[in-house]
Amino acid sequence: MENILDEYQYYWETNMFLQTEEFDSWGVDEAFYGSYDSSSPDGTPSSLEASKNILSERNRRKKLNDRLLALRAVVPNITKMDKASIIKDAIEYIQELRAQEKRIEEEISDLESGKIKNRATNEDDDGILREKRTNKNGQVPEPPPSFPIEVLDLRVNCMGEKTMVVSLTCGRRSDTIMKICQVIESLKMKIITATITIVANKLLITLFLEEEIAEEEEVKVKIEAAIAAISDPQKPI
Amino acid sequence: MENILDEYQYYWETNMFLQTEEFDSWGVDEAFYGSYDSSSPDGTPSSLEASKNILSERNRRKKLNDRLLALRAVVPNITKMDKASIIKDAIEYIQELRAQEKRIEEEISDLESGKIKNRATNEDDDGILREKRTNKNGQVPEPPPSFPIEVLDLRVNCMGEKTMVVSLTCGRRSDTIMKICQVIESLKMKIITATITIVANKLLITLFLEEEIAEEEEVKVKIEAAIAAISDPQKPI
DNA sequence: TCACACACGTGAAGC
DNA sequence: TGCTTCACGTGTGTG
Repeated sequence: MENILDEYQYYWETNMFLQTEEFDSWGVDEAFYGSYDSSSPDGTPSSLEASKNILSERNRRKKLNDRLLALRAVVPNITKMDKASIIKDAIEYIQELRAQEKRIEEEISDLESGKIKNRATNEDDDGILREKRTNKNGQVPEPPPSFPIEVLDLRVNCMGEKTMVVSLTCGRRSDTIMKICQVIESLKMKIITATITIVANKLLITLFLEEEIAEEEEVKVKIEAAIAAISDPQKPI
Repeated sequence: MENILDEYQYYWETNMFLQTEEFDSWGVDEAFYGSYDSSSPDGTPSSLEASKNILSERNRRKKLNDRLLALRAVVPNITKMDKASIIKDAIEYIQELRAQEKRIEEEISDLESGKIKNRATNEDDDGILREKRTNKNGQVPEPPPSFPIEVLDLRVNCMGEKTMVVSLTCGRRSDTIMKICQVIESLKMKIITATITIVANKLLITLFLEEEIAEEEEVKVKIEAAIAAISDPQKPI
């Protein structure tokens, strides 16, 4: 019943033109197979079952074709319209994307491990993943419930050569975790692990990081600055 | 003659990885068909033509299935083995890869140019919560506002009476932590601690929770459902 | 003519 | 149990 119909209702339009659109035939014929209404008490439901099966199968094919069409839509350069070619191009595109991503990640890793001093005293930048606060359109869907980060404890300790461990305890608000993540990202440090533990109404954050400067107090000040920058959304820039 | 027999090899090494070689193998039946020879001289060449057509069609299906299999092999998080699901996951993965590439490129551009003041290029924000306007890229009608959670591992174990520990590993995307937090909140369970560890490009989540039902599989299914609900925005609840 | 690509209906297998 | 997915053979249309 409706279950079948609305279950896979994910049609996004995908009109796109595929060149005169022949052989479509997935224009829903829908109920030209007159045998509906069930109520065949004569122990032979074959007609009804068959028609249901046909409909189901038709629906399945349509779904698969739509997905394939959608796949074609996201792959930039499709050579041919074949189903097999679409999948082939998609595979190549994925591999290409992944290789590029890998290359770029290496580059970024080189770049940020190479020169960190650039950011050491630069607190004005608050994080890469920090946009979306732009309310240039009048609609403000979100009355900012942003609480500042309530720092209860912050300690920085050296461990060995260049490794430092940061322990931070703060109160738990609705968006504190997100803010903490932004703080972590904005640190621009080489972070080995970042652990966030949620317990009761507190957050315990533990960072293991590798830092050339290796000055406890300096790192602590930097973290405090980052927290202050993120914590107060009106202030940055 | 032998032309019919020799089966057309086509150079696409379908083996690749064996990766989760379960017993599924949805169609390697390889139905043998002894009836060749055709040679029906009476006015019905249908046998030869039909057999050739059958063979061709069979070959086409096999090629398409192999391609689909290869596609599944290059997509990391395959939720289901369905054909349609494979394509769906591939689409999401491609969009995710592309968005990530974009984000990383912005990051690298920020990083290598010391001045950040020109962040006013906000018409192209990568954005965590992207408004669904931005169809300036006519090629993709619907850039996804968010990416699914890439679950790499999920285990639930009982510890003692009512205490359970949940271990979850997933890929680290831009908004995965927030999604994980949403998942945790949506569980409506009595959570003792929740620990999120960020290491490399992965997230390790450990939950200690108290649950009356105390059924490992049930809790696991519930978590999977919650992840799926959060991860797939177009299918709420 | 032939080769190719497709949609269709059908029976079977799995959960 | 029914519902879903699948491979199969077949007919049709196109280049």
